[in-house]
Amino acid sequence: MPELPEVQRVVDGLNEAARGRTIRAVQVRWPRYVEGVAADGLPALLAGQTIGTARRRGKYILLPLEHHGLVLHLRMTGQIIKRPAGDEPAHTHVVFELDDEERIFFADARKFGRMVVVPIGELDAAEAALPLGVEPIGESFTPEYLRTVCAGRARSIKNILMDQRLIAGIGNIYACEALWLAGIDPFRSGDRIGKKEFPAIVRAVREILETALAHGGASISDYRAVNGESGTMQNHFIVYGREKGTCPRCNETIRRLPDAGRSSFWCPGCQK
DNA sequence: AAGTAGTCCTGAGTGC
DNA sequence: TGCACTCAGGACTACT
Repeated sequence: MPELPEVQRVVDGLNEAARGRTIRAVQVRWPRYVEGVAADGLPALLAGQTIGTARRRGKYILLPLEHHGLVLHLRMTGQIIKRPAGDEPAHTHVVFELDDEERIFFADARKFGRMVVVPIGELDAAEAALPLGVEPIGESFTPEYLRTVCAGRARSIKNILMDQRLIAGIGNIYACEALWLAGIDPFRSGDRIGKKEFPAIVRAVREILETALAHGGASISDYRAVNGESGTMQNHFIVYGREKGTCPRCNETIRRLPDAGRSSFWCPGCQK
């Protein structure tokens, strides 16, 4: 499930593989993947357009073309892969044929992902309208900000970290890992986080995301970079997916419990 | 108004 | 081995 580091790598991969290329033809295999314009009109609409510079906002990918802009979300199992024509990934929903004889495949096994198409003049407005909070690796994500959004909230700190309207880009994996790093119990409610604990949480979130960016993201489930390579961050997880494993900090056994529908992994020994 | 349930999907996991 | 069943999970909508 791609989170901020994985989405960033897809954006970097798109810019390496597709920027400046021209879309020769478009195929739509699963029309509901496309929103904003009629899917059957997409080939005629996008053919001939040159691909601009992709950027990321939260877990969204914004891809400007000449006359239209794409707002993409990979959700859980989405992939954007560049390959030769004959090497098509499973569950491909949209194909861009490029002028270098390769293709960009937009694939998604669970069909949760979407490609929203807007006129290029509306792309910035569409981005601004995304219901997203601050970027967790940006200047705005400060201990003071986190303290403000936690104040008076009975929801768990982990749930708050994962709320895209408050902080954009953190999912289940990095919320679990960041809270382990900070030594904070993921089930503790936001309004019971002490003033001195916010800097540690903010520091941990930044550290875990920056480490993941440096490792090219984590490849679990279906995540791949645009060039098909895997990230290696999954090899550095301490708690996520490590139920019944041993905490390297205190030797307690890692546990898993659902919180608001999502599996929380944490160490009861040293996360208080 | 904040929080919960339902929805979309299908591969993977479980039980028999 | 295989079938039937359950479930995860990001973000959105519809309730309470």
